This record gives sequence, structure tokens and C-alpha cells, in this order.
Amino acid sequence: MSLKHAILGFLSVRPLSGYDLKRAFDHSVQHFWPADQSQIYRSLRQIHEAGFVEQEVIPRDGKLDVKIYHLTEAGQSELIDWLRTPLDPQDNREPFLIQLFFSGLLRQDELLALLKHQRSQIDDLLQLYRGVYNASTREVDDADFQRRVTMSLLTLEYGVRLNHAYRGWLDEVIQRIEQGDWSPPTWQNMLGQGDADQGESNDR
Amino acid sequence: MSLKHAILGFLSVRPLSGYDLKRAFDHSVQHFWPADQSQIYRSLRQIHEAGFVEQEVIPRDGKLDVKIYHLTEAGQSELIDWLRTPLDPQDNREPFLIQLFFSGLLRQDELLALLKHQRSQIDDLLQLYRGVYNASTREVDDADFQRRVTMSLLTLEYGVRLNHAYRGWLDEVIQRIEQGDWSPPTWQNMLGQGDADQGESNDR
DNA sequence: CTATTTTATAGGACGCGTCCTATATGTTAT
DNA sequence: ATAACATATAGGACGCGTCCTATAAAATAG
Repeated sequence: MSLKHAILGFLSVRPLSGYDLKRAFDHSVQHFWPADQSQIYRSLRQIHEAGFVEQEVIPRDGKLDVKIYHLTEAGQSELIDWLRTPLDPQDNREPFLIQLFFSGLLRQDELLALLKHQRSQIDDLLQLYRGVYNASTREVDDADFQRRVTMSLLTLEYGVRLNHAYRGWLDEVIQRIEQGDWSPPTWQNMLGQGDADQGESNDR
Repeated sequence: MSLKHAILGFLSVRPLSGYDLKRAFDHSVQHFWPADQSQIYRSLRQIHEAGFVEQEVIPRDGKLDVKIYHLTEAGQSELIDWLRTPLDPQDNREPFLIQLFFSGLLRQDELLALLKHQRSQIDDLLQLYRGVYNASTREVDDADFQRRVTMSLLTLEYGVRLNHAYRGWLDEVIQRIEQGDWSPPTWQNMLGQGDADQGESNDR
């Protein structure tokens, strides 16, 4: 259900067409929420039917009309309601884990090739993130815009942190398998290398 | 496409019914690949039509037949082929990031409440994982079984590592927002607190 | 000058996943 | 004794997402 709300989020800044929205997605949240063009238009239609946006139709001779979507009050409050709603965390299906889980059917060198390929993929992603970071830290204007840039960087940081952790895990798995170490990891091992923090300070 | 291959994976160990498969999923890979009962049966039908499994039909008076699925040679090689195929990493859509991204419409205390709720959810998950870990380290029999337990623990370790990183990131975001610090994080910040490793050793 | 890209919207087909419901019997809880 | 759960399979409806295709004109690249 997040795509519709992300659209409302963008429209809360200023009115946009479906095409504008596609670009907005591609330029800001694409890293953690890629949006399909078709899906945007379909969602827009549903959002419109629900009364969360109004269409400003701009005719173009011969071609299909351009439709600029304006957030209504109902849309604004729907968005804010959703923003306030705690979501339960997603189960992040990672197909690679299925491969690893059933990799008993592979030879050790095949498994290692798979793991190393995965690691290089993560490295590529991490480098891509770094590029995004470098690009985004160049222009900072007013305070409101600054806040938005920071938000953007926080979500980017999420991506970097998680992929960095992924990379670290892959490294250790590769090391263990290369050394033929099939002993089960300890819980301390699981939390990360030198980390002695037990995380027993749940303040809630 | 991973569900079908996961099913083939389970069937490569021993023939199972749809019902058995559902239990197998729930007891071993549920943490990173929850499987819907209906979806399992549907996939089983498709896998059967593709010739990757054979049905052993066991009639039950009045009730629907029990069908035990046996992996065929075609199925075995399909599985091994897939296991050898490098997959590109998934984009892990995390709805919470959308909320954070558009949280400019919330008051600071509302944002903090959201963040802390998320953190407690992660803590719950982490504790659940710890329970799974404790349960799985109790029984270790033969060497082949040991290998499977270790595989299981490696995937669990993946979950622990990533959620641990998630938690750490949340903690820092909470801290920054509580201190009203809206300055953009540095790249060093992004890679994790005291971590000076630049990860420039891409051997591929 | 031609080919591609950009601007702009939208439908079709299909895959995967979730939730709900139906059917039917035996076995445990309360 | 009755309610709930386990065993076992399967269809319907629906949502979200992806990929492909159509249409059409202007702008830009080679």
C-alpha cells in the first residue's frame, strides 16, 4: 500500500502529473522504492477515485491530455494518518538465501563462486550509493530544502548500512567455507565481529 | 521464481506432500521465505506440469487424495542449474523508509514515536531469532545433518546481522532527531560508527 | 537527414503473494 | 461433550508489481 502513499507524499509538496511523478520517484526514492510507470498511472486513477486528489486536465491537440494532480484535504489527512501509523516490518525475501540454504547439492567451488558473485554485486551497489551520496551533497540551499536532503540521505544511509552488513556477512561465510569450517556460528558471531553489545537495553 | 526452486530443494532431500512442504517451510526457512499454503499447492501443480516432479497418489476414502511429490531427474537438474545461477540482488522495499522520507508533515514527537516503535519491532524480531538460534543448537547428529543445521544458522545469521544493522541505524537516527541535528551524515557515518574500513579491496 | 530520446498517458497479460473459503475426519484440549 | 486443532487439498478474489505495447509529437543526437 506504500506506493499510493508515496505518491500522496510527493503531491503534498506540489501538484504533479503522472510523468512528473515517475521522475520524482526515479530521482529520489528509487533506491529503496522503485516505481513502475504503469503502476503509477494505475495508482493515480485509484487515488483519484478515492477522492484524495483532483485532476487538472490540460488538453493537448491530438495527444492525450496532460493531467496535473492536486492533493485534496482528504488526501492530505489520509497521508498524515498513514505517516502516523506504525507498520510492522517487512519480511525481506532474499532469493540468494534459498540458494545458500540448498547449496548442499553444489560443489564447494561452485558455492564459493556464487558467494563471491553476490559480494561483487553488493560492492557495485555500495559504489552506486556512494555516487548518489556525492551527487546529493553538492547542492544545499534553504533550511527546508536542507531537511529534505537530510531525509534523503538518511534513507540512503539505511541502504548503505544494510548492504555493508550484508557484505560483512558474505565475507565471513566465504572465509568459513574456504577454511572448511562447518561448525555452527555462535550467537556472539551472529551479532557481528568485535561487537560485545548484547542489546539488552530495550526501553519501550 | 524462488518458491518453486525452494520446493524442489526440499523435495531433493525426500519426497513430500504439499502439506509436508508447508511444514518444512514453516520450520526451516520461514524467517526469510514465508510460504503461503495456497501458493505451495499452486506451485506444485505448475512444477508437476513442467515435469519436475511426479505424483504418487494415495487415495483416502471420501477425502481428497494425498499426493506425494517425487523429484524427477529433470527436476533435479533444474534445481542444480538454478542453484548455480547468480541472481541480482533484490530491491528490498521497506515501507518505513517512505514514512521517514515524507515525515516532514509530522511533528517531531510523532516522528520519534514512529522511530521508537520501529526499533522495538526490530528488537522483538531479534529476540525471536535468538529463540530460533537457541532451539536449533540443541540437536546435532550426524555430519550431513550438521551441515544442514549450519546452513540454517548461516541464513539466520544473515537475518540477525541485517536487523542488527537496522537497529543501529534507527538508534542513530533517533539520537540525531532528538538533538535536532539535521546536518547531512558523512560517508564515514554511513558505513557505521567506529568503522574505518573503506572496503576498497574489491577482488573480482 | 534520420534515428533516438523526451514528453505524456494508458491498456493487456501475466506472475507472485495473501486472505478467505470449502471439504472432511480424527485427535486432543477444556 | 463440545470446541479447537491437526491432517490434507484446492479454488476464488484481489492486490501489487513487471514487462510489453500503442499513440504521438517535439527535440536532440549522430
